[in-house]
Amino acid sequence: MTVSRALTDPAKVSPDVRARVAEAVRKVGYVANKLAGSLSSSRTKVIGLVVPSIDNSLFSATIQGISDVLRRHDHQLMIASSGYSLEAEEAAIRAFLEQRVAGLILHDTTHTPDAIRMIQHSGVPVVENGTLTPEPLDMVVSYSNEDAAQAMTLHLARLGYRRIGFVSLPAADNARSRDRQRGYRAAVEQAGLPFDAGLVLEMPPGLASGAEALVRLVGHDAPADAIFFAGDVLAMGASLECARRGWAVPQKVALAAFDNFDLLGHLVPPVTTLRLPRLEIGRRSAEVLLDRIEGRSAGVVAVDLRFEIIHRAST
Amino acid sequence: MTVSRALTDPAKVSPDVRARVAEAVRKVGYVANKLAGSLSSSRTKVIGLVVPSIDNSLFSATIQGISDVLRRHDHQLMIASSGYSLEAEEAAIRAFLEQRVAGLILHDTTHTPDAIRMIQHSGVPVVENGTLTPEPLDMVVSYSNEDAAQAMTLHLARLGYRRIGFVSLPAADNARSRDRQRGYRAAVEQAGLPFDAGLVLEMPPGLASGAEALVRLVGHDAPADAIFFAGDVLAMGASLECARRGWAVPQKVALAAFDNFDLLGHLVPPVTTLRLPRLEIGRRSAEVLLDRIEGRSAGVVAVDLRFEIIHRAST
DNA sequence: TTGTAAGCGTTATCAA
DNA sequence: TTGATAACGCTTACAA
Repeated sequence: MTVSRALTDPAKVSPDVRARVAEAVRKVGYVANKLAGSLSSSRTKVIGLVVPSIDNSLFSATIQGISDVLRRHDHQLMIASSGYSLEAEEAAIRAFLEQRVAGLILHDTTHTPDAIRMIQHSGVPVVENGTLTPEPLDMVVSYSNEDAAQAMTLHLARLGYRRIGFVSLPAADNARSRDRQRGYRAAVEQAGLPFDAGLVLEMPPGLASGAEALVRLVGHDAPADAIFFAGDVLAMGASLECARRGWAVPQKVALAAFDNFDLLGHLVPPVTTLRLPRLEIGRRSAEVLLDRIEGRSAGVVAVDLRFEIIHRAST
Repeated sequence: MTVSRALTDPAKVSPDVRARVAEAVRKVGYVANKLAGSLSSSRTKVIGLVVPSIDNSLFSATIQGISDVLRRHDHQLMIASSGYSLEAEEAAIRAFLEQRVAGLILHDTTHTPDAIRMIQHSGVPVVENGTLTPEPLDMVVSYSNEDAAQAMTLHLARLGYRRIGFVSLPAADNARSRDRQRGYRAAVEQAGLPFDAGLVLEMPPGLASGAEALVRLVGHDAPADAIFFAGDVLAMGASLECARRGWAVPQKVALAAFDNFDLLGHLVPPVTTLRLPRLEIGRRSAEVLLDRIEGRSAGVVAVDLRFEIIHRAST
């Protein structure tokens, strides 16, 4: 017991004991067993995170933010990637609960019924990230996908573009894409433009995909004069395709992107985009989670982070 | 005990018991406590990974590979990012050992003496990734940075370039960069070219950095006719700078990169580069670690993964 | 300030 | 096939 005190709260122990313990620790190479500690105290300093994929710079910025904050607060991060499968997410959540994580961060707001049941039954605090859902499991940290898409579309309309194309990832199983489509439609209406379903496309992720969408929308009988790529690296693919074909941007077609990849600013011409708080989402998620865990807050928390339009030469 | 058996090895228990346990589990929402299990058995299914940064697509591909394999083998992944600090790495390793991880994966081969001592004292199996070090802590999985740099430099020499510039990240605290420099020098010698220190540059990471290096090496009194960018996104920055300045690639200067970012293939012109086994490093690391943990192998393991030159229009 | 006793929820071991 | 007992290495609660 004295050793335990000397290690966890040295102030509670005499200088003599403190020194002797330190010496002994050094000598035998003692490494505390947190498993035993956690079992006894029923507290852990491990946070579980589930993301669809790790190898995606959009997620990895958020993960970095989480990791930074946890490190400062002496907590560990467990990561599972679900590969965009809800069943895999559920399995990861179960594994995390079995490890008695102190909190969970989930990348999206859609989960299996069993996952929801387990989480609620466990009482573990949770932060969801995907979008500002009206029915959070517990806490939410995100920006508004709808507002962001609306803002960018309006931006294009104000610049005088009348036939604004919109390309997103498939919306069927993606709340983000749905929100962005909603924002686009709201802006089109608000700007007094006619809605043309022929200007709206859903594409799989990837550079090639963006190039294809570009060609389809500009090769259109009534071509788009601007295209807003609301996802992944689609805009980058389109910009590179314009360079390859010698299409002048923004004269032939203006291009706007959704996410602030470094590279967009270095393309020729640099591409207008949104600055989204990716890193900040991670940081704030970890912060509100730790606040809750350490009893500094209670009840529902919803953090609406700000985005920003970066206007560049492509529009 | 019967419940424990029914849960961990259902075959060892009668069908009746199995059913009753399953029913009870369902009814009370029982979630096994792995902390207790691990304390008792002194086995865990958690692997600790230390990387310098998570928000870097080079690392994240490897992390994805690790994560994929661990998931298939029902293990969990704990990640710590060290921010390129050896002290932070040591702290992360200590935290992992306190959690009694079953194995460690370290991104580099340089560690503090205390970190090395702790690891060896713990007896936990370790995989190191950075480069094929002659003195591994335990197991190593990597490709040869030296061979890869040498191969690319020779490739350029064979194409007829005589003044081949070489740009890498600062080598002082980076074994990878040192190995790559060595490979470059070996190739220059092998090709019978004179070594010119004015053609060798060390730059910090980043797009802007690559652009600057380009200008310095081509603005040179005796300009480079080809540049091999052996790190980060330097080559991308240089390619984009050429586009901005209207410099013809490869006529004015040929460009080669080290890492197979998707984007390099989509630039104008597409950039010659190396295909490095990033994902594979992650996969194999996890595999050799699990082999060791599960007793399928013993002794030192060194896995030398293959790389490949992707020849494109930039050279 | 230090020490004693019990208990956290499992698994290992041995017995029935 | 099932069950009883001890032990894993800590923390909590209380006593000295």
